[in-house]
Amino acid sequence: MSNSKLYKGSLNTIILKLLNENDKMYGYEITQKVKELTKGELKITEGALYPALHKLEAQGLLDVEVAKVDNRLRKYYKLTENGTKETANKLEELAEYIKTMQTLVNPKLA
Amino acid sequence: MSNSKLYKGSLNTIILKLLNENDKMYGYEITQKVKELTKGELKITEGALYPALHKLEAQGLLDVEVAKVDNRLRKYYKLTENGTKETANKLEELAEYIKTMQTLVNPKLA
DNA sequence: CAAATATACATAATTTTCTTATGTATAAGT
DNA sequence: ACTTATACATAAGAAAATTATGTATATTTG
Repeated sequence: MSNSKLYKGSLNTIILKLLNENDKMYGYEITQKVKELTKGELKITEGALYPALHKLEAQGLLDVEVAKVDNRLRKYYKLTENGTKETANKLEELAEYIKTMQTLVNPKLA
Repeated sequence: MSNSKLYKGSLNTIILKLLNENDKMYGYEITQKVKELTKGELKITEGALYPALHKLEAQGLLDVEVAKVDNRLRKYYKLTENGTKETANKLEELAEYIKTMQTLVNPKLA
């Protein structure tokens, strides 16, 4: 992620959530989707994305399937069963994090 | 921060916001306040807090004042003028981050 | 009254997670 | 022809935590 002053630790949640919605996606597609959804506000860098995908795969949360399109390589990732469970956990964590930050930062609304 | 699976990068925002509300606080007090406000959900570790305070001071965002209470040392921190400005920036950033994450993770609500 | 817990600071080693820089290769636009 | 887009990858370095220690005093508890 770059140009955004964001918070470390949210990349995995983003990846998992997108795969939960879109069944299967490849890396470059994820970067474009995030750019599109956030209207350019959030740009996922390749240096962050690819290692993250590899790690999620190594953890058994993603399956990979290689394809060749227009003579170019694509690696399609999809959630495993554990990946789907972990997605739910991560989303729960994010919701709690946001709630916690709001109690700290805007106690009147909490 | 620990026991919370939170997102790195939010500690400075928390510190600045608390000092914005409470005029002056010392390190240990901050850890207790956060624990109290979040009902134990968020625990700021000393290993994270003290270096963060030193860095904010070095950046000119905090002033420090040493006191001795009950024969024990306390270092009271308070916002400088720049610190107050930076607090507003950090809170704005946090609000934007939360909004961005919600568009990604819950597009229906965004 | 001894031991454990709380208060209050600090730093070093390590880990996690990112940015920045670089590299390879093909396809499409100008 | 040259630049931009597509598509992957990794290495070096920075930032921000965690975990593990260390020092010292005060208070609570068995």
